[in-house]
Amino acid sequence: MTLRRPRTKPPEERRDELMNAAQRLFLEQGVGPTSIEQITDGADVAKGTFYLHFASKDDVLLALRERFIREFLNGIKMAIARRPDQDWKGKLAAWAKAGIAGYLDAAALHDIVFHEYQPPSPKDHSDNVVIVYLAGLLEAGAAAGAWSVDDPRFTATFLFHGLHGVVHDALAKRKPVARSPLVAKLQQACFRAVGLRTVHYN
Amino acid sequence: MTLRRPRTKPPEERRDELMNAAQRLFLEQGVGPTSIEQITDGADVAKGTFYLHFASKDDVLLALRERFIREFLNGIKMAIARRPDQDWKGKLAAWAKAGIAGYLDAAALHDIVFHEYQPPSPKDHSDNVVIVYLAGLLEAGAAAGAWSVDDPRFTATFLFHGLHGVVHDALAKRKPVARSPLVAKLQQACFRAVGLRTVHYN
Amino acid sequence: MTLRRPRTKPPEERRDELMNAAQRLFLEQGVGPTSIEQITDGADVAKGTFYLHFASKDDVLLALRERFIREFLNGIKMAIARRPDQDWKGKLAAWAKAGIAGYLDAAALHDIVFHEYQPPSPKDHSDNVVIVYLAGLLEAGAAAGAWSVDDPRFTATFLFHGLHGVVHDALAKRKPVARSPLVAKLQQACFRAVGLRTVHYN
Amino acid sequence: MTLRRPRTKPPEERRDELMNAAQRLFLEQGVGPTSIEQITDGADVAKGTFYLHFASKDDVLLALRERFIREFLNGIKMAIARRPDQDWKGKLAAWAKAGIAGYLDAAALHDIVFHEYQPPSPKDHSDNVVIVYLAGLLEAGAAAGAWSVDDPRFTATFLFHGLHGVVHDALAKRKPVARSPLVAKLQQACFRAVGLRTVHYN
DNA sequence: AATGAATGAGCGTTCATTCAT
DNA sequence: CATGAATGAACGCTCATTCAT
Repeated sequence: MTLRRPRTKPPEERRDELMNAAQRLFLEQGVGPTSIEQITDGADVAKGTFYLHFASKDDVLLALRERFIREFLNGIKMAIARRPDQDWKGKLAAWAKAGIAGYLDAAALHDIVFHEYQPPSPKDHSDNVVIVYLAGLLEAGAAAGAWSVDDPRFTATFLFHGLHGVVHDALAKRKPVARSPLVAKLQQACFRAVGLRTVHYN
Repeated sequence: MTLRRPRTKPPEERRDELMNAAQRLFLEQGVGPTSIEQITDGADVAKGTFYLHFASKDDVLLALRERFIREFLNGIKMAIARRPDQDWKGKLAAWAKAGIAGYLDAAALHDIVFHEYQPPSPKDHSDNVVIVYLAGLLEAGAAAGAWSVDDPRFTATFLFHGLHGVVHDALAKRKPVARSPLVAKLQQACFRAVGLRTVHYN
Repeated sequence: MTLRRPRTKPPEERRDELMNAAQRLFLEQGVGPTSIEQITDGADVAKGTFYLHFASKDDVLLALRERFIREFLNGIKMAIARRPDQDWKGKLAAWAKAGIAGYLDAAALHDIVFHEYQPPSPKDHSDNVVIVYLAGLLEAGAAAGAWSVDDPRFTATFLFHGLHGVVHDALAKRKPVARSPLVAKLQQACFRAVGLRTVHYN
Repeated sequence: MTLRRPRTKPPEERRDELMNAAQRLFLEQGVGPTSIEQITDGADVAKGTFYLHFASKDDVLLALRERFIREFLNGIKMAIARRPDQDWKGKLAAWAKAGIAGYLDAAALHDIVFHEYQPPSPKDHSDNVVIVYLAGLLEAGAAAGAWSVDDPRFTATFLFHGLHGVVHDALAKRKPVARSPLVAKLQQACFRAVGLRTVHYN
């Protein structure tokens, strides 16, 4: 006569709950130290249920990576799409702002999802889609004469990791992060990186 | 009657051999998958001997991290020291060059040593000494009027991670890395980041 | 909208399909390694359906054993029934021939069904009906003065296991088994075992 | 202050204790149902210790099989060696007697060790050494004119399995087994199988 | 009668760590 | 200092079985 939730849920939902539990635990304790059982406890299902949705621990990690990238890139794309077509500087600024936003919400997740556990096949040095996207933006702006960039891929990589680093550093201080000065500084850095004068901008 | 090396060695030496074996294995297979026994096998000692020199697996990792930072920072300091006292731009260029050199030799090690296994206490967000050192350089140069940097810590973090990212990206492509174009681009990026005109420089 | 076979079948039929699938899998991989799910997949039904027809894995095994014995004994009985009533030697020869036929078709099954998984209750040393039947034949022949057998049960057991052994040995060599020399040798062995002169016989 | 046995023992001894515990448990419950932990509990060591001596559960089973065969064959060889060189009938009788003795002590073990768990490589249909040995004896006796055997391998196989069967049957009845009538009957069966008159013999 | 998502006990195996020698 | 046998907690994963639909 115990209270019984319906035992079966749509697979999507179960899968999501498991991913969410895994993500939370990975963030709290790291991937290695998190056991499957903790994940299933966190999702309020039995241990075996995990294996109805994922083949292994690495498999959830993969799913989390894909979800993270999808959402992060999406945030950036949408922010940029809001700018008028020829406003290159605005687009770059939007990139910086959306990138910081994406990371502030998910910096630790980024680490987990990108650093722990090697790719299953070592040739999976598939390009980081976020970098590729930014390189495209930089190249288009350069072609339009909006700025000067010799090697868009290099600069995109540089900016991407610079962004990552400064957000991390901000978070590591464990004070609440003041977001807008951070955005402003990063935008300045982006402008400088593409050879623009750096009057502050929003 | 078997040939017997002396069974005891100075502790320093044993410790180093263990660290070297651990470093090699961590690079080859990652930290998690490496067992203590593999490390002691690699150092040609018995399993128990490990615990005469390190308290735990995390403890070697810590020691490796410290050694890595010491050597990396040392390389940068020496390169910079070779520049005349007031040649700020040259110092920044030297930083970029030495940083790339340090990473190209040790990028994978850097990852291992910085990313795997969380700090034992989460407050160990002790400052990255490499960043602190660069921030000092940036601040001094700004004070001397050599360039303009609003927030040296921010810029140092940005540059440090940008450096890290582009070296990684270069290595990930698994072609032999052409070092000097990489150095040139990074130097340009550094100059732009501090607001300098970017004529190429070595 | 998918094409749908009728989902319900007469229980007999479903049960048989499950038994057949189980038998095939047990033979291919052994009992232990075969999962219920493989059985239900093989029978093209859902996992739970298994438990509508059998109480457990051991339960199918029991059913397979019973089916095997029934069919095996039946083959022997029919072969013997074809001999004239007083042709004892012919009956014994028929026993040997039918026994070999029965085993060559089902030697592996015999093993599975007799050796794997102990009887649920250890007192289930219920008599092997094949042996009991043969003992009856031996006794009747002895009473009729056709041959001499001191202990029919002993001799029947001996012949039964001897038969089993030589068929196995023949199969284990993994060449196609030449059936008729095997039959001839076994018949000779049977005749000798009951004290008959051993002129070959078919 | 708990009573402490010496923690280390000669590896031979530990290995034997583990094998003995495994054998006892395999006999009591079968191989599959016996867990490693039960084995180590039985040998009074920790679970991990098992893996210092055996690579897996199958590995102990293999070791038990080898030990069983070694001891069984040895018993037969020694019994036969006690007979004068030309006493073929005596040798065959000795085979029967020693075989029964060997099985009565170890019939169940024989099953475990020969039937459960397939050989690791399926081509390991390496000949049963006991059968090969008996076939040699039969052939030698036939060559010496002591008896008539058309196919020594066949007859050896037949006798070996016949022996196995009657011992099993005797044990299955779960009354104390009267050994000497069994021996006498088996000897008679052996004599008949090689075409000898069957006067009882010891 | 039939389904298949969910359960959870159980197992083989690994490995960091201890400690008697 | 050094050894390596021994420990035992912990983990990933499997799978027989249940039960709401």
